[in-house]
Amino acid sequence: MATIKDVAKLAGVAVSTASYALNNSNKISLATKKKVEAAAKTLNYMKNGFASDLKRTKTNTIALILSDLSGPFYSELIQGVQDVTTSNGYDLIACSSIGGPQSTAVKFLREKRVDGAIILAHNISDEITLESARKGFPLVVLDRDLENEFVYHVDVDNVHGGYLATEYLIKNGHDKIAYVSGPSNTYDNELRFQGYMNALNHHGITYQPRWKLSGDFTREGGYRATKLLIAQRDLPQGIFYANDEMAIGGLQAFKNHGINIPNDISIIGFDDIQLAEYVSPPLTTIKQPKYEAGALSVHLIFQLLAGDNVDHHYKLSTELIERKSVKSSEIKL
Amino acid sequence: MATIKDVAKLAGVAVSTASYALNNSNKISLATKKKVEAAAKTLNYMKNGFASDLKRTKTNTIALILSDLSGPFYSELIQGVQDVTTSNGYDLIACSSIGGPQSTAVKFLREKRVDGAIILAHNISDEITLESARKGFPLVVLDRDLENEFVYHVDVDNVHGGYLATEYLIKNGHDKIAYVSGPSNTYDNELRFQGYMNALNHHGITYQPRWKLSGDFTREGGYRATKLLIAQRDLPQGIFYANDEMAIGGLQAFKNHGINIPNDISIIGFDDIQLAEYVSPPLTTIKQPKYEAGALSVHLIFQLLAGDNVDHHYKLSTELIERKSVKSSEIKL
DNA sequence: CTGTTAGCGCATTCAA
DNA sequence: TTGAATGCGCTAACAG
Repeated sequence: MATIKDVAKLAGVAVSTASYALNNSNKISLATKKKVEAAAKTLNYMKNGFASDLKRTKTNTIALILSDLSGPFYSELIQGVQDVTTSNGYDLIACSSIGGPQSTAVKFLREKRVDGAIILAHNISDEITLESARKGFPLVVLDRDLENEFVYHVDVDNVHGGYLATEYLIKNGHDKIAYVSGPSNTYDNELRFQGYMNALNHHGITYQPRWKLSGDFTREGGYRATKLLIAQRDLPQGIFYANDEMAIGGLQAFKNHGINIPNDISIIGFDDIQLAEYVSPPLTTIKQPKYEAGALSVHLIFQLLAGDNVDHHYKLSTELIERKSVKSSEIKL
Repeated sequence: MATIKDVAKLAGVAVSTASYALNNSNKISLATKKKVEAAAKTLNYMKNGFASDLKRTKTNTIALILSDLSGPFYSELIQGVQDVTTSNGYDLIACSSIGGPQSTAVKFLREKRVDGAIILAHNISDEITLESARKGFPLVVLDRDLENEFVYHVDVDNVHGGYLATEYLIKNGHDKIAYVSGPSNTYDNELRFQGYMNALNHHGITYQPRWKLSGDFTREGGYRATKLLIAQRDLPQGIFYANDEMAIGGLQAFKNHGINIPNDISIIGFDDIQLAEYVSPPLTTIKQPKYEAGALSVHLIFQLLAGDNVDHHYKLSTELIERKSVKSSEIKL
């Protein structure tokens, strides 16, 4: 592996000269520059990125940390992040937090191998996040609420979304409404549940603990929770699934039991993932501005990096997407 | 930002001692270790990853280079890559090649910031790939054929898949079959087209250039190509879309024109993306072993890193997934 | 077990 | 313009 020394030697110049030449400095004669470039070419020289980063203490890259790189949900978010990152001339790397404290993600955070990071990964603990946050190293979190000077928040209005979903069910004549929850320790889930409760209270419906089931944000979990509900032989009129994946799992369970959606029971999801539109019946759900959330997050990071002052909290709004999984029977409230 | 020197000073030991202590070396007394750790804690010390990489010339991470991190297609592939990477104790970073030669991906390749890479990105040129390949830096490419000692290939059998798709249409009584292609310069597309041609020839059907249209592997492209086909007022009996995304776009176009799939025309896709099963009608397609391709790729990298000898080419097989988008009318051939 | 020291490859002085 | 010298933060060989 050729180093800049070799190049300099071959070109018959000093190392610094070679360095200047290769970095397009203007204080080098064209002739030497050419010479150096030729030498670099013949030696197949490539600079060692680490060495130069070491000096510059700036990596020009930001990290997007996800709990699972392969999730379909993240597609749009990534798109938003990617668009504004590249348009600012920065590099983006996505890393997974699988493996928790041992993960690539944590390594990048702790060792400050990037200039900033966006975190959407429940398996990165708050401690690690807080430990990594510091001046000049902006962190944007999407799935938690952290009190720290250097941590910024971009959230979607989960409470309102949960409210919207539940109220939509209520407005369409349902008053026996179940909630299929995500992992109980997740922020998003808590908030959506709170929205559900608010809507219930607001409309004078009493909460029935037996109708709170646990899926874990997975299709499989939604399927199981739904099976359980069916087995109870006391079906509610509507179900609010805390995310679309679980709702799709539920759809499957109902289909297996010959229960018709939305005639026999109504369901509503949350997220508006791409699939929602294609399942049968098309899933009524709450749309999250995923692309915007991603774009805004990076945007904040750049502002922070530039030394601007920005708010610590941003909240994006959610929207109801009406499709066909809720039996419509508009009632007066 | 505290360095290891500060830690050593505070702990009253030499730098190397501090380094050993922090790296869990066994040649340090527990007492000193504790002392150093305490010092590190109070100074909020974090090692500079670049500096240590610089020394070790090993990063313990491999890169997965995708042309677009947000594509739904990649989900399973990433999963495969991720699983075996983490189970080998390595880190994985995914980077996008958006931006071509200026992209993060290229930077990682050229500057050898990782120990190995898997490339599936049409916008990374062959030159750059070849330029980066070298001893001790294994590269696995998934979408091209490169003659180089240090480049390894994992391919799916696109030719056979294309053949399978086309023949399935033929076997079901279609002999006027269109091909909606991906970008003409892509390897995958070429191969699938070749499979299509082979099937045509094999069954004595002559190829009609007017039935080769160009989508570009996008849903939108498939939609436009299909519109074009419809506008020609000379519909074939079947269409082989070089990927599922385009087929789904086509489905939409047909729906807009009141043309029924599969009664009026049959279509078949390629990839078997998740959505394929959910569109209406469910899409008959060719399944690629995406997870396996990802897993095998990383596996090869590890073998290479370990100095083992491995073949330069691996080919994974494809499989026909029968669903409902092809009008069934089994005929004798 | 602990301390000293020499680089890793590069960018950046400062003199010449 | 150029060249020699310095240091970035860390690791590891070697010596104590």
